[in-house]
Amino acid sequence: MGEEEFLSGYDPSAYPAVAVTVDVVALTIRDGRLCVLLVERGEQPFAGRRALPGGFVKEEGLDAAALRELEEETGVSLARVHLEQLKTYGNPGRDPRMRVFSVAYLAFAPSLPEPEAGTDASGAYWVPVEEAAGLAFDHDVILADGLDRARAKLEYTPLATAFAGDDFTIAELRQIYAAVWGEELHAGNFHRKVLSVPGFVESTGETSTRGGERGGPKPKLYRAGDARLLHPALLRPTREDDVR
Amino acid sequence: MGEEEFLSGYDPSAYPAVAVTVDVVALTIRDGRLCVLLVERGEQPFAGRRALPGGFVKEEGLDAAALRELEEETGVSLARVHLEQLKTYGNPGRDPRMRVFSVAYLAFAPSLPEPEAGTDASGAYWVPVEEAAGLAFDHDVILADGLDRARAKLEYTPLATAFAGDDFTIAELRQIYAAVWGEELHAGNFHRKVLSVPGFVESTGETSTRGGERGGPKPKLYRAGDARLLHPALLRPTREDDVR
DNA sequence: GCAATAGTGTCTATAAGACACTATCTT
DNA sequence: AAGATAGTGTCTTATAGACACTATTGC
Repeated sequence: MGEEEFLSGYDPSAYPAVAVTVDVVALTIRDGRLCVLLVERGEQPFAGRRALPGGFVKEEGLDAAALRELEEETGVSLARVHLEQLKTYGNPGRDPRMRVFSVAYLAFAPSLPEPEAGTDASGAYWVPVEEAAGLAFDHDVILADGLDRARAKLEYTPLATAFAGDDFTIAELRQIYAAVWGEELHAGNFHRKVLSVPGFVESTGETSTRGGERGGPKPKLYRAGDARLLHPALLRPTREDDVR
Repeated sequence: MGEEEFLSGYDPSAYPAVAVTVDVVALTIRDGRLCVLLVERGEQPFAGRRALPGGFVKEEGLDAAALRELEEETGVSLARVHLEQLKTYGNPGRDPRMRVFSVAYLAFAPSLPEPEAGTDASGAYWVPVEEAAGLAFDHDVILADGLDRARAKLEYTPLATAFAGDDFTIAELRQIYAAVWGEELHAGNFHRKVLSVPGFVESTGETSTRGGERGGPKPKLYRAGDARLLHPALLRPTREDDVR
């Protein structure tokens, strides 16, 4: 039966109800660690367990629903957040009550203040990703898929700049890569590489005033460039296990 | 409102009905051209227009629904087809009758016989992608997204082999790349490159009997190797426009 | 002074692309 | 014989990574 046959003869009450939600894997860097935004569930099932922020899709597009949920949970206007669709999860039984399809989103945010308690965001907080296990529903899997995507995207897109402020130093950018990839990068080679990729960053002409925290010259400041893809890419050191 | 609050107070009949479908961008190479599987719509809306094959998700997972729809439309058992989720489309108004969320899939198939007419697959046929415009719903956009994904994936995964038979020559593999990317590749450099990437292809030890169609030595045969990612990648010649 | 850091120089190994060339096959 | 193709050799250029080094800052 094709979609058209199904729909033309469709009587809504004759079919089991389904719901569509969005869940957001929102990532940021805090104190040099990659963190994800989680909420504490107040109700069954999974009461008291942590979960990704999310909710019902209303009369709006999917992207709009994800952005709305994120703003409601963080209490912050997110003009500069990067938001992209990740994957949709719809296994029967992933929600014990009914058939729920969840469209997962991936968000990259610059360092934000801790979400406001007492608002709709009560119970939302940033958690280092390595401490984010045992989530409700299939959110462990969604988070893992989001991290895979994020790590891969840093290689061939300039999205690392979405974790930084309006201007940043090369060292700050390098610490973002280190936090997401979980490994240190060679400072000198990274510096040259970033500046050699066309459109990755552009100089502001300014020099940091906050620079050299533990000594060292004041670094120059950069902002995100106009490239949408990095050519050549900034590849992770290859681990053979990832390949086979 | 979070997902949990919504769901616990949920009364199905109190909400507008939504439906979830899968639509499949199924690609293959026929006569050296990249083709997509389309069906002719018999009913309103978009009666007589062409559309991607797809249908309602039943009591099954999303991957299973996509595989089932594809087998129903082509009338072929697809043990060796590559199938992956592409993206979900859910703008209000994308279907004029009700709110429909479509989870799009991308499929790579080796060259198949023309689908059987008279079966459930009646009206399904392969169309060269450059002739597939004016599709029903937002399927033009879905197809374009699928082609973008397919072209990108050939760069860093061995998925081109999913378009080939069980064994193939390097020249056949090159023609697959040429068909998907829409540009010729240098035969000598491509040959050396493919053999130098660990796990991309492995020799069968056989030599083609069908070889050298218009002259030339009989080429050796290869099958897909065990790599899941190509290291180093097989990059398209960069066009600056794609980057900014 | 000492330690840490920003930024640059240099060398090596690898990879991509251009081009040439030989051997083998069909017509 | 002619033309096309499989497969290899070689050269040039771009890139990644290792390592070294200078200059500038905080303590």
